[in-house]
Amino acid sequence: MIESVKKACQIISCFSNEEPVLGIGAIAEKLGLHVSTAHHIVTTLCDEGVLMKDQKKKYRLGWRVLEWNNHVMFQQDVYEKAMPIVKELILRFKGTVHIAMFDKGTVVFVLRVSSEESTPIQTYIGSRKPAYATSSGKVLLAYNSVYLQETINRGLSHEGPNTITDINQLKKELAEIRKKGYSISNSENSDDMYGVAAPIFSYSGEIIAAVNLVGPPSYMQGSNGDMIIRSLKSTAQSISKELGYIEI
Amino acid sequence: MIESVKKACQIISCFSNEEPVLGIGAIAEKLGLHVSTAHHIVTTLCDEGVLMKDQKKKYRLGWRVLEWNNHVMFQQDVYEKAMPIVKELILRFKGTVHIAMFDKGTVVFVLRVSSEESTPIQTYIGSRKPAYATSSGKVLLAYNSVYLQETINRGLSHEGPNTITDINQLKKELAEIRKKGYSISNSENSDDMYGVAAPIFSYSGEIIAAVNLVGPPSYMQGSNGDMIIRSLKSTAQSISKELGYIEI
DNA sequence: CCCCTTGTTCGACAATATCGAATGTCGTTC
DNA sequence: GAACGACATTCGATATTGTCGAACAAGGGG
Repeated sequence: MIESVKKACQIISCFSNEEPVLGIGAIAEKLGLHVSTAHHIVTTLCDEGVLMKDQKKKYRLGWRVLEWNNHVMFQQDVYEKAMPIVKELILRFKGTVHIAMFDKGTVVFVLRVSSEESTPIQTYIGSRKPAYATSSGKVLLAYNSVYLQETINRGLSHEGPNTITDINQLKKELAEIRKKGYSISNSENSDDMYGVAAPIFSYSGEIIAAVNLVGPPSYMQGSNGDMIIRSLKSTAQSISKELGYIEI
Repeated sequence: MIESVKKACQIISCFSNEEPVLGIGAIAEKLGLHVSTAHHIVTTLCDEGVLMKDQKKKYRLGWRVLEWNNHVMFQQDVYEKAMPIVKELILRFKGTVHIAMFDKGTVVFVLRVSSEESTPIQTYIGSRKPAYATSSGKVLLAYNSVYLQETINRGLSHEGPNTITDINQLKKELAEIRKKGYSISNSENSDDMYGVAAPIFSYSGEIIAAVNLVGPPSYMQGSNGDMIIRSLKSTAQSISKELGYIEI
């Protein structure tokens, strides 16, 4: 593990929507680094265009981050290919669409699209939830046994009215998900929220992410449910296809 | 300058739309690093979520890049606030909208939105052009004398039919741009392309970027021109306002 | 099943990041 | 307008840490 690289990553992560502009002192303090050390790393990051310094000697994220973002797989696919379907879904069901990935035992939300009138949900890009308590998480667990093992090792706790806390019951549900090709969650991580998720596969057939739609149960159950599931599965498949995955 | 941080940035930049998935060997070779060194850095980046390793031991960009991207100032503002106007403009004039920043003597395009039927333009996110030969570049030069000096030091060369190659003429045009609040470029960097650009200011009143619209001259000159300029200036102003800039 | 390619680990050396302090620069207050 | 204070930046010495070469492991193809 290379320390300075870790520190650099942490420095970049200091910048947020709440604090988009920071000085050296603030950065150093946040991370418990010596100002001098922080300064060296920050200068390097500026040179690379990852950060930018303004005339007031304050730093902000730079253009290079935007460039990197553009090269993340499925980022474009979502925006260019899947967006029409995604837009339709969120407008129709006043919901929110996420793309989620598995990382260090939990689910991370990496993309988020919602309509203005959608029911507010407490997720933002980079936020995490237990995998076993979300529709996206369950899809990820269903198609990757390593993820499942990591999750079991961490233990299952009660997150919402319907959270699955029994390992065998979870395994049974995951088998069901593999058979159907999608997962649902009904108030498993928070009250009164219904979610549906489908898997995104990479070129090698490995699951790398999940798309999901979350919204109020009333809109999403019943006959609408089938339509949502079909749309979501086709969205997921079209993204997978762009990543080079060939369905058997 | 911290070497390992620089190397880490270069490693991240190796990933592109053409090569979204790379092995350690490929990365090391691309950058002339020893595989062992590359491996250490890559492992660290994986640990931070900047890269991800799949079961085939291939690496790709990870979720953290998406998170960082979300914290870049004006990224959101463009997508949430300015997009309606931007969308209308590109559809109406079959053009392309960019956001550009100044970096190391040239202009870098950091965002790019175009309609499907727009005239193809050879720009992509991260691509560069001489500042004095683009509408965005000229705006950036007009409002920042440091940028201008850097540009002059590099020298002005002929890029298209109408490129400005005389420093005094350039300075005269920049004064004009400051007076009008926008810039135009007419086939200055490539044949038959007409561009209009407006400045984006940060909270401290410093110019940090420019929005521009590029398209075929036929659509954009004449009476349409005024409408485009007004829309573009208001787009730029609304982004500036979100960044905390208060107009005098 | 074996070979060959590719990724991963190991250990010693030397480069280099770190720390503390001193210097510089800006903005603010009296 | 001058002096203060807060902050960024530079400097230099030490020891940490990244680098390199080579040996090891794993995985895929013949």
